[in-house]
Amino acid sequence: MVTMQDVAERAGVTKQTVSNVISGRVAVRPSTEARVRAAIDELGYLPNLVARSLATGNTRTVGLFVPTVVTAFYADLVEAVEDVLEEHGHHLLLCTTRRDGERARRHLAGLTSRSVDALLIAGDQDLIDHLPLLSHARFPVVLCAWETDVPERYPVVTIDYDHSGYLAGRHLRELGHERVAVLASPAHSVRVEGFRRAFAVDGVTVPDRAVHMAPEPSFRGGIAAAHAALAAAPGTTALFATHDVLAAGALVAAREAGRSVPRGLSVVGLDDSPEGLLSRPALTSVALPKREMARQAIELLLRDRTASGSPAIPRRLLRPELVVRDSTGPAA
Amino acid sequence: MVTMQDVAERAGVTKQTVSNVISGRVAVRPSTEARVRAAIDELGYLPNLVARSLATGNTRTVGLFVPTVVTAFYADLVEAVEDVLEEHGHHLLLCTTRRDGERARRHLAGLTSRSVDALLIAGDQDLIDHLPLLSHARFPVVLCAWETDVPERYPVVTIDYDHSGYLAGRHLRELGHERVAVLASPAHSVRVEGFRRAFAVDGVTVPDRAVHMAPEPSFRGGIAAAHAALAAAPGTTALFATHDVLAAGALVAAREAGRSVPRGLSVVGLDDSPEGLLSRPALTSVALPKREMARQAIELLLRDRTASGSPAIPRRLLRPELVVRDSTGPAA
DNA sequence: CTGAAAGCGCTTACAG
DNA sequence: CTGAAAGCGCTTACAG
Repeated sequence: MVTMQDVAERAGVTKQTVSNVISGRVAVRPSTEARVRAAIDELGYLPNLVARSLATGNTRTVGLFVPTVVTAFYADLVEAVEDVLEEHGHHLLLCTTRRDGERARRHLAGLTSRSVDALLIAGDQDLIDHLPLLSHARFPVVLCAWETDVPERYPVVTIDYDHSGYLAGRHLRELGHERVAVLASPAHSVRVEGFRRAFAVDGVTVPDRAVHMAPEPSFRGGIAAAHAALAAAPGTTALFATHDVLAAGALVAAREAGRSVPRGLSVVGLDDSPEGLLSRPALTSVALPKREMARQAIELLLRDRTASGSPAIPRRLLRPELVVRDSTGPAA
Repeated sequence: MVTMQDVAERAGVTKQTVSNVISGRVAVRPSTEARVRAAIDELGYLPNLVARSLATGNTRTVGLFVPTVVTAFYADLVEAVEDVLEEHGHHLLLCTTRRDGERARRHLAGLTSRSVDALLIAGDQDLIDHLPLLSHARFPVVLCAWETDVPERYPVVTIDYDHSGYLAGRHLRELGHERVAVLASPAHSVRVEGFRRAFAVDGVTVPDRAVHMAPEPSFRGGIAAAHAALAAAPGTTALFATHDVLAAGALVAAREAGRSVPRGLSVVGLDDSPEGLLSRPALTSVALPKREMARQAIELLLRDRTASGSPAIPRRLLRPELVVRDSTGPAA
């Protein structure tokens, strides 16, 4: 493998000069530069990034933890992060925790030795107990997409999940719905709170018995929960699901139960996912600004760290947005 | 930041001894080891992975190129790769090319300087022109999930895509279908060939006019292509879509056209994706062995490279499998 | 504009 | 079982 030294000898200069032409930080006489570049091409020289990292102290790589990549939300987030990283000339080291605390711990420990310049951790309950591992980390850490129990010690860029539920609720209220049910998965309690708040504003209470749980946000879970909701309260005119896949299941359940959507039943989801677009009718949903979240989080991470005299730990909350499509309509 | 030297001083030994206790490669007297470990804990010492990489010549990181991560196929592949990597104690550097040749080129160039130990490239036409950039790479490269124009120069672990189409065709043949149409996207010509072969075996020809193209494998494209197919040949009893999302669209089109599935029309997809499971009726499909592909590809990559006296460039073809669900039935 | 020197933090033979 | 030395391939001041 050819090194900078080899190039230098070939070009009849020292390796410092080669380094100068590569980095462009120091002016080099044009004729010298030409000789060096020729030598680089002839030899097929490629700088060794590891050596450079040891000398400069940065790897131009940032780590990203996500629970999974199979889900549209996190897949989008990963690509958004990668885009912003590319603008900054950084690479992406990816770790999916797969809802496995032990696995998360191992990966966290494995990265904590400056093989990355910074670390972005997308909301994951599995990781929360292991965050103290980062106490000796030599790089900045920011948290994003954190929905509950947001740790106070780290900067956070996340979404106003409470408001996302509120938007769904307000939409249904504006359509005149009073008898509603909620399909929720356990991790989404904040969304349910927001939803309830939209009704509480008008003095309407969404009782606990109107909230039907699905163990996780799955299509099948949505079908089952919707059937349960409709059976428990046949007079229900609208359903709010804390995630689109749950809502997609609810649409199937509605059909099975002989309820037409939106005529006989309105359904609103959350996350504005491909599953919602794919449903018939297309799902009204609440979009979560993941790309904006990625941008802000990475910029926080890559911001001049020397100017670390910042007094407060940054906490940013991004606003979701209602997307009205075909699954919601006025209450009968 | 505390270094190995700091630990050594604290423990009253030299840094070589610290290195020995950390690596465990050389036996260390128990009492010495205890002192060293205590010093490590007290100081919160974390080895610098970059320095280690420079000294050892390996980064314990492998790069993976995929077109995107938003699609279930590649998302699964990424997680499968990560799983195998973890078994080997390696990290994952991820690059999505996003069907953008220029972007792919930049990333490829950026990695070619030994910031990874090995590189796995999942089929991507955007990358194919830039593969020569790898000629000076200091690490092994293998290709996977490559569907057409498989480069000869590199080891390949891929799926028998032709056979996947064949399995779909044979299934339909066995159900007695003769008048069939194909919904295909341009990248999937191999799958169409295989499908045709299953019919050709019985002397039945699937004519070009029965093949309806969708610009890409999208839900909307599937709806449009299916409508076109049904309009062009109302007597069609079965549809083969080269991807499940196309087939999911076809299911919607069938409903819109008043054709019941599978009674009045059979539909078979390919890829055994979540979209297919989510469809009503659940889609008959052909599963592609992505996890097995990931395993074999990574093991090829990480295999003892010193034993590189292997004569032939490895080429492995994995077998897909038919998954019969509810969208196919006997021809009327 | 170019060269000599020191150093980044480890690991790897090699002596003792 | 432990220590002294050299080296991995760069970059960064610092002289000239």
